Amino acid sequence: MAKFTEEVREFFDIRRLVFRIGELAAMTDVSARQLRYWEKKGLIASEEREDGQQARVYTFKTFVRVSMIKYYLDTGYTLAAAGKLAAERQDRVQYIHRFITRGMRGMAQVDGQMAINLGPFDETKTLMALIPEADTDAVHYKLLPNEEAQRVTQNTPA
DNA sequence: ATTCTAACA
DNA sequence: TGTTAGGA
Repeated sequence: MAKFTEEVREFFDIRRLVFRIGELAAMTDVSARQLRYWEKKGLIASEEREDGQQARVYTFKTFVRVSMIKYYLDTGYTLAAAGKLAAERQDRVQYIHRFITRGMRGMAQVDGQMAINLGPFDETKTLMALIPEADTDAVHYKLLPNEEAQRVTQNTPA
């Protein structure tokens, strides 16, 4: 089961989700010409292909970046301003994402309820956040002995 | 079939 | 920025 879980996580690893220039262009309504130009301007990045072929590869993160630049462009900003705004916004999002993932030690099952292992509370106890059945209900917290917390926690983020 | 760079009726 | 040539 652990192996299967690992395989699933690997399969859905966002880093495996990459696009070529034609795909990204269609997805974002930004021309391939623009994408190459934006890259030359340093607004976006692309990877080299491993197989040595001369073709760009874009990550999901770059897809998001392109989408944001496109949005600011359509809103009326110049390309340079749109690029700057997109970069700043993505930096903030990344910071928040890191802040959150740092606190997540994995998913767990507590009292038959889905829960998030939030890590050590003190020397002997671990803080668990119990996810409510309905999203109108409040999140509840519970302290578990470290051993029990470890036992009910099913996986840990990469 | 798709992408590359460089250049412009 | 679009489009095209000519090659990979």
